[in-house]
Amino acid sequence: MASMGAMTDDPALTRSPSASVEDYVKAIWEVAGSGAASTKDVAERLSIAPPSVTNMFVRMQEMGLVEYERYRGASLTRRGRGEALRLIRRHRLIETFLLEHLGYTWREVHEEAERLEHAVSDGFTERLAEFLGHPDQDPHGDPIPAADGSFAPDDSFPLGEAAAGQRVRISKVGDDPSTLEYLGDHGLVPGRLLSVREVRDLDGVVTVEDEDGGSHALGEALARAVFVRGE
Amino acid sequence: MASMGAMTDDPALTRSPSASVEDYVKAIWEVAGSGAASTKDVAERLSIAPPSVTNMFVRMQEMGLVEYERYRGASLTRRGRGEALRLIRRHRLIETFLLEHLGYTWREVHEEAERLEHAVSDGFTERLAEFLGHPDQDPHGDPIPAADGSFAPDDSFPLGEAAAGQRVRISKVGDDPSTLEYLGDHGLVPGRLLSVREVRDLDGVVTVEDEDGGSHALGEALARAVFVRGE
DNA sequence: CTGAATTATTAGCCTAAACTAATTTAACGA
DNA sequence: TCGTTAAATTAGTTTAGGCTAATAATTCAG
Repeated sequence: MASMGAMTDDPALTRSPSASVEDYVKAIWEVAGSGAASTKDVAERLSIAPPSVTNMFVRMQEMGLVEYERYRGASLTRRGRGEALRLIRRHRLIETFLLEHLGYTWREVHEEAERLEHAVSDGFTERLAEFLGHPDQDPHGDPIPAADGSFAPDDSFPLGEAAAGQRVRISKVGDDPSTLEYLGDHGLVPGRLLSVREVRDLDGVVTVEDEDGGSHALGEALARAVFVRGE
Repeated sequence: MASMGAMTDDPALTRSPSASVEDYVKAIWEVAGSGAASTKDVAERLSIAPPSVTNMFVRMQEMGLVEYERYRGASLTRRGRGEALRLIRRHRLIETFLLEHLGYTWREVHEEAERLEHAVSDGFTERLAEFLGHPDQDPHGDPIPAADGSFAPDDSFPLGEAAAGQRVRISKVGDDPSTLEYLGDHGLVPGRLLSVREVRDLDGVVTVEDEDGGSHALGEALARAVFVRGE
């Protein structure tokens, strides 16, 4: 009496995604954008065994979040992409709040935001956006997707790919703790303006001068970890 | 080689409690304080079937959070009590933030805090406390346990138990939505100062006068839902 | 175009935390 | 004290989301 045949109200499609599913959606987005993410890449990013990922891909397809074909990876559907952007919006707004109002340091912020992003409602998110003055970038300089799902793609690139003479602004730095610590100690933090003095092809060392006239020579590894945007 | 016998590092004791376990701890505290909570009471408070509760009691005993005896209920251990108070501290600080800084209404606050309290770290909690100026009461007037676990017990009581002539302040109101709505519409919100005009034994109707001289007659059900503290 | 090496999948198992149905214990009134 | 009722427990099942070991598909180098 209650169910009148195979209409389109599959229970798997309706329920809002669990924290795990959200993590997968975000990982697929980060690893492959609008393309297809491989089992391996997602498994690595989430530190989860590959078979668990295969398994989840199947379930996420049933939920309508991805298009999945065996041995071919999973790509986000329109709905999946929407979920990913909503999650990234939450994450970046939360990070902004933690850094600007609660005195978090760069090191501590990520882990906390990673947990909170699964717990806040859309209502919370929009009020927090209001509280923060509707920022369109987080303190890393990464764009914050709008509430309607639109967002400006990230136009930053690794410092190693800059050209000599260019003036750039640091937008974010790789989140490996020791890298972060070194860069922090030397004042190379997001928002900082740099002039690129030399990019040496031979060994990949990039020499930059900061706003205070200080000079820094960064090896290949560091030049790959510092992301900048043209000024 | 790795495990050298039955020493005291049981894995069940170490891992930090899941959101479910936290809910149980809090429920036991709310239902029974330092006494023993019955299966039924906890089941009702959490809207969970009784057998699930029995099951959880056993596991929580293994975790060292409760003392449990079959057919006799569960009471919190020192550690369990500590967890409960930490959770309540988080909850009340979060509510304070939502109400005072994000523009939440009384109606919306509870649900959001209920989810967030499981997601925030101790570090977040203490920074939030700092941000809020280390309040020792939430906007309901309920005491906020200190970070070290000490706290002033709640000395509020239902309006129905007040005496005629007494001056009292509303500390909290029952969280049934329709009750909340009615009381809100009539300005009977936490913080409000009242003079008790009459407490009629016959039918339990309590008549009060508010700060603006308005008079309200509250029946038994409402008088039980409004908690006050002597002024 | 064939055979490693890489990647993915299947099969089977585990845990936390819920459920229902059936049974047992406790408690209380006559 | 006995029997009825209310409460609690046991037994067995379910679902989400992990895991390992074994197998299969794909890809790439020669």
